[in-house]
Amino acid sequence: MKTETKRASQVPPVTRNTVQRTLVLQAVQSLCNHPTSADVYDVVRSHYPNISRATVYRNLGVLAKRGDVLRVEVPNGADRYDFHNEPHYHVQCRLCGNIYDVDMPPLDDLAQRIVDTHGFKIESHQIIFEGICPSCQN
Amino acid sequence: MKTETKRASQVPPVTRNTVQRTLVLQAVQSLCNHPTSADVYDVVRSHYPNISRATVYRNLGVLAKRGDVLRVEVPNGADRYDFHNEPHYHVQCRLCGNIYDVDMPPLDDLAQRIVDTHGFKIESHQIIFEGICPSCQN
DNA sequence: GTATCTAATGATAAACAATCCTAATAGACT
DNA sequence: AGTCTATTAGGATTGTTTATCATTAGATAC
Repeated sequence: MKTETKRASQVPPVTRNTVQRTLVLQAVQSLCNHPTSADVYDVVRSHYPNISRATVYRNLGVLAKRGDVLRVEVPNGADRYDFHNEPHYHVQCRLCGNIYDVDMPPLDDLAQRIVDTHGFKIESHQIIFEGICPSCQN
Repeated sequence: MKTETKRASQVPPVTRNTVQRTLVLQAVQSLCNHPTSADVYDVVRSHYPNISRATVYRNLGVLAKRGDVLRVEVPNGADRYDFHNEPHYHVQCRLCGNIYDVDMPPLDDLAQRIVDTHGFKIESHQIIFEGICPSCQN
């Protein structure tokens, strides 16, 4: 009989805790206002100068998939990351482009208001408000 | 006295009707399912082979600003354009990435539900649902 | 119709975000 | 300590969009 492989084919791979991944997570948590990957890269590099851009991107993706950080994909610009990981909505300033959290309870029943889903299986939604932030109103 | 210039400095420039701009608009109107700029470029080029990519981008921007087409900026991919120009929401398939219109009346009072706007002037919002389209459910 | 003004074009370069590639490395297990 | 393989660094590459600039061609006035 053939020797059993250590891991059945369906089992997901072990995710390892590398120093780079830990530093990326800490960087997102230390930056409170929705940093871009470039912001995260800059912070991590100040502690670990040889880290690669690709590693930062890869780990932001892994952490977002895990649920450790929230990835916010905004119009017209780089993705933002948020240590705040329960679902919430965002507002973007039309002038400076900055992103802020919106103080509004999530609309859990929103998908049920769709009149005809045309067979779509709706799983989630995001809302992005657009406006002008207080400091750009001058 | 200094000769008056033909146009006072605040008057917006005349927008000209070029054949290229007309073709771009017609292409968006002929493509019903949220074409990307690349889709539009392909269609226009079949009628007008020497058009530049830059001209297509430029005109999609002009037409969107005019309100003749709607620009839909979606996560993870190129902007989409829509001949349908009254506000509505969209749903994106998580697997194939295609965009479809959502059959739901717009939530005009949504911004009023924000508990604390922190001084933000909210002007508009967009909602993007995510799910799996009928053909990807197999 | 002709002249004038300047918005718009075509072609290319550049900016920007994000992913791919490959040999080498280093966590997580025995 | 040894094995396995997920992960890394670094650079190349892709994809989308904008910037630049000399040239062209709408719009308007004459």
